[in-house]
Amino acid sequence: MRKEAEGRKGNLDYVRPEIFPDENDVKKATEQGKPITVRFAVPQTEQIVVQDMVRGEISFAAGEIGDFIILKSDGFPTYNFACVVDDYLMKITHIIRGQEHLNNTPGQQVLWQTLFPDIPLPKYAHMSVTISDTGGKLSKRERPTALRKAIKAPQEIDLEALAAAGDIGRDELDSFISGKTTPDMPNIDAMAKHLDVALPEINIVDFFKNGYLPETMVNFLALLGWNPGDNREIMPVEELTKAFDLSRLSKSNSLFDRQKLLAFNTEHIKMISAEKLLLHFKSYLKAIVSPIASADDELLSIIIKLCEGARTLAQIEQKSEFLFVDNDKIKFDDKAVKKVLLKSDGLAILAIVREKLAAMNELTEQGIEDMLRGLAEEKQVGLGKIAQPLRVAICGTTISLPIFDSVRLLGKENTLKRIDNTLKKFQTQT
RNA sequence: GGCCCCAUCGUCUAGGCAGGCCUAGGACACCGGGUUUUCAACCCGGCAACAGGGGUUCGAAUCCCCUUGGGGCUACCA
Repeated sequence: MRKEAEGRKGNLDYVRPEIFPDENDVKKATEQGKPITVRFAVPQTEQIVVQDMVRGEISFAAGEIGDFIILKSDGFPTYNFACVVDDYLMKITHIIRGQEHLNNTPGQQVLWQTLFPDIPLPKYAHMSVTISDTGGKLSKRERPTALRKAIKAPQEIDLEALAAAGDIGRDELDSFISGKTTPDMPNIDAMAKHLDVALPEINIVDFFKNGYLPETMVNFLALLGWNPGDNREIMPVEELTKAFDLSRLSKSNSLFDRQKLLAFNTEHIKMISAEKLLLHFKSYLKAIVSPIASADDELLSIIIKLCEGARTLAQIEQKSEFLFVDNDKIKFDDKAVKKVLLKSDGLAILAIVREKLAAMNELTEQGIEDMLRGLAEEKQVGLGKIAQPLRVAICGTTISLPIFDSVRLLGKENTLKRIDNTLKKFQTQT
């Protein structure tokens, strides 16, 4: 390792001086106010061979690795220097990291060998990189990029309102749209929400907020670039830990497949214990600030149970949110209204259902089922024809908990009130 | 541009290092059918790959070379 004072303009390729600067040169440079950096003199006459646990021998030609800076002019060490010292201090035995670090390795290795000649080199393992479906490696920049694309899509967007929603200035928004700058993630998220566009999940919190289980993520991520060698895929974490083995890391890059992730999540929701699922669901509700968060454990457990087969916690939330909304605050989904209420005799059937429900003393699942099935038979139609108008009336959408349970949980009074509201609201539109 | 890594169904991958057991296995997706009160879930069936070209060998998905393709790195950032 030698010190050297670097010339003022360092934009040219660095050429090692014939004679290394000494203390005097440093002093002189300092007095003249010149910035000083320290470089590591990398041996230039022989090739550097790195032993990698997944890729085997990787060689770099002699002279390929230049003298890199280890101490910046501000006095701080660079990453490549600091991490070698760190690894030594922490007695690191295995360095397992992404392939993007492969090219840092020869430099770090030589540094280690010079600094700590008596300490064996850590073992290196460079894992494959996970590629996003948009091309490059999975990067947090994808979210702003996706948002920008959505803004640029051919449609009318109130930019003033958008800037306000994102809590940024209009000029800041313009700068973002033109690709010059990028606002912070919370602002990005707020704008995405305002425009109702889904940004790709990148950070682990993104997945969490979209209803994925931690167990799912661990399992899925583990299987990217690794596999147990048999046909097992969906595994509890303990099993995964037992099966894991560095020697089975694969060399080729993998693509992050969100559909498969969804399938994994579906399986894990089925697999984990009811207690764990309840805990996950509760923290999910808190994180997205759902009105359902106010429900007690008993009710939440019932809801979860009714959502057997759900793919994400978000689906469970969506299906049961209607139970926690005021009767007159139901948001009606246009498509649902058109399809089941306004088309054919949806409203007429709803009116009949209302009377039959009103006539019932007590709402039990069995009672509701018998009533609806009886009506379907009487009318010579499928149960769907009867159930769907009712569903839309009380939920605003065609997607909810099973209808009998929905009605029972909502209660007679609320159900009737919602039916009345619905009839009043849409009767004029037929 | 330079350097490095990689290459089996659309996707994740098994098999490759120890060539014949591979008419290439599984999973997701997709397509058909069933079940069904919505969305899911579930059941049955189906489609689908060794990037191309040269070698080596009795024999290659498996070993070697080239081409092509993909990815990474290329900061006084970490």
